[in-house]
Amino acid sequence: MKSVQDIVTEIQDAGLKVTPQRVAVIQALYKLNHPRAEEIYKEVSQNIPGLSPTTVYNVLDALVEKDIIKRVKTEKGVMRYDAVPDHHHHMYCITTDRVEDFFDPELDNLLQNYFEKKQLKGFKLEDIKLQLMGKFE
Amino acid sequence: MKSVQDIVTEIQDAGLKVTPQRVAVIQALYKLNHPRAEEIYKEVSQNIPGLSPTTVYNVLDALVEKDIIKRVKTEKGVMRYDAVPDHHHHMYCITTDRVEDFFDPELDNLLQNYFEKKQLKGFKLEDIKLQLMGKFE
DNA sequence: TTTCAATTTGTAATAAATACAATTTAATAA
DNA sequence: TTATTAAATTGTATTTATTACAAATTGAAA
Ligand SMILES: [Mn+2]
Ligand SMILES: [Mn+2]
Ligand SMILES: [Zn+2]
Ligand SMILES: [Zn+2]
Repeated sequence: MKSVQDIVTEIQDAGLKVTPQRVAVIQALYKLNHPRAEEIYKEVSQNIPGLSPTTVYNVLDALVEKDIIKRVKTEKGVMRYDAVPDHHHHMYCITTDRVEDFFDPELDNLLQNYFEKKQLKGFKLEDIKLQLMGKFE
Repeated sequence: MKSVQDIVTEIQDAGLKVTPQRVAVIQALYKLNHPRAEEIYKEVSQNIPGLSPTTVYNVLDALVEKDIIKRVKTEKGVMRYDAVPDHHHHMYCITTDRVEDFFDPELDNLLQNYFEKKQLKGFKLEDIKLQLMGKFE
């Protein structure tokens, strides 16, 4: 969990204005697990009555743009968001829509070595993300 | 490319009725590259005037259900479809929305071995998909 | 051929996301 | 502190992707 001061500094460093809406969206992202925009809206609305859904989308776009948060791919055609911008992978539950973070530097090394040898013709590889599909028990 | 007869057999084997719409959707999927439903609709409409967009969605859902085709995750909140149901990975272009197939049994082996040793607590891993992010040249 | 469940169609409805003009506000400087 | 202003938020309308559902049609079995 990040302190409010850390969040404020993060927003400032990105050259964005620090607004209650932005701080609250980031806090909601930490509280919720890879939520959709609408879930964030519901959560943040409790602290900021009168919040506009449009603002949530605006804030999320701005934070993604500045690499403070990330988008997460899902099977369904709905966007989800990730409080963790650092490189990591995801475990997807096949039956529910649960998504969990997966950090593994050893695996990252393995993959990096593999793709250094193996040349992908016509494609400049910049990042590898794993989707671990399965079931949480 | 698959012959019409192969497609017909595939649909029959799945226990579905063989309709011109279903055959044409599968053909369109082979012709187009990981298209959206709307692109498939436009393509198939040329051969089947009066085609309903709803039918395209219905057909795609039925084919996914029967594992004849697959859905593809994308950054954007739009579903895309894949003619290839067999296990493979994807190269995503960061700048355009291009997606290309990536088959690599050697890598699959490497990953399988890695995850056989490494235990994921509380998660039963069933499939690993790589998202290779980069740029086509 | 006849039958009928499965499929397609057409229309309406929903959900997620975006456009945009008016209002408000955070940050800066006087 | 107050004034200034570009940036951000809000509210409303709109778009886009998808789904719901009832009526019409049709593929395949009898
Ligand atoms: Mn957006
Ligand atoms: Mn669908
Ligand atoms: Zn994550
Ligand atoms: Zn593919």
